[in-house]
Amino acid sequence: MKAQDILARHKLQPTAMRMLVLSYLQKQEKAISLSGLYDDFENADRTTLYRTLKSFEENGLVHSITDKKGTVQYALCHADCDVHEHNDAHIHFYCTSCENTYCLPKFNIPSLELPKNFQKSEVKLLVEGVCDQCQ
Amino acid sequence: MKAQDILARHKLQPTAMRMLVLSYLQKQEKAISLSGLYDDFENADRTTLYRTLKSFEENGLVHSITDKKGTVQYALCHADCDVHEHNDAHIHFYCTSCENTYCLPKFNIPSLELPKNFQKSEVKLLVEGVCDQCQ
DNA sequence: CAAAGCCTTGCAATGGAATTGCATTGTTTT
DNA sequence: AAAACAATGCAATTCCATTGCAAGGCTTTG
Ligand SMILES: [Mn+2]
Ligand SMILES: [Mn+2]
Ligand SMILES: [Zn+2]
Ligand SMILES: [Zn+2]
Repeated sequence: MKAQDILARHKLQPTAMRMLVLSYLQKQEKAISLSGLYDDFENADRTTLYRTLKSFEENGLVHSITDKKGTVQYALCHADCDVHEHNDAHIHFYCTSCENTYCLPKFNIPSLELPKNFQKSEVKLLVEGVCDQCQ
Repeated sequence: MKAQDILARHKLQPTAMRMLVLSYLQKQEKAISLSGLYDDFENADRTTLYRTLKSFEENGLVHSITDKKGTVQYALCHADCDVHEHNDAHIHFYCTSCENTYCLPKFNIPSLELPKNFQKSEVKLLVEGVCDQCQ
């Protein structure tokens, strides 16, 4: 599916910057931080990139995970996620060697028990360790 | 067990500040950030509190979790944790209403599968939602 | 006990990232 | 075409984490 259609489906205007960032994200194997994105888009304004990621997240196009260093890392959501329903409750992996954060879309978070009267709305799970590349 | 003994067991000199912070943490029901600690210790230096928490964490006396806002929250570890072995791999809960982070020491993180050749060293799981108090 | 060495503290400065305000420019609606 | 709305660029701010360095304490050793 084309970037333009994906944006439309998520109720986002297909601006040049959004198209670029979206296709950039589609090519990524790992999650990316705002600073990482900024490094790869040298001529772009940092705030615009910031707001691009924010609007993507608010509209259910990307999800985020905070890595061990406290940096927020963004990655494209599963195709059928939207604002109201996320279908990508998967494990994330932070490699302490290469310092990359990876989505593991095939490894879902197991179901959890919670104490009585605690209402769950979202679960984030980060495994730290060493990735296959860095072994 | 007395604060002094706990510090000794974790190879930390029992300074006045460490004793105070430790007994403060023992009274907490929720995890606490550096800023939260600083608010409650107005006459103390922020850097000293920072390093107190860091040394506690390095010596396995507290563990930390980054909440939804990206703030690091600290809480005392289970009594038998130490630098090399943590026995408190429990779920943490962030309430979006009161914005507190709670340890759920009775709710352990389920065992996880990982892709081939990924080496796990630590797992952090944060559930977001509404706590029992805020229902 | 006294000297030397190591650890802890306080204060100032720096670093890094997230967030906001505001004026400008582009897009959509009427 | 005008009005309303949304996105962008730039500057400034806020917030929190982290470091350098000198001063003060505690521990070890001769
Ligand atoms: Mn992911
Ligand atoms: Mn905990
Ligand atoms: Zn790696
Ligand atoms: Zn609550």
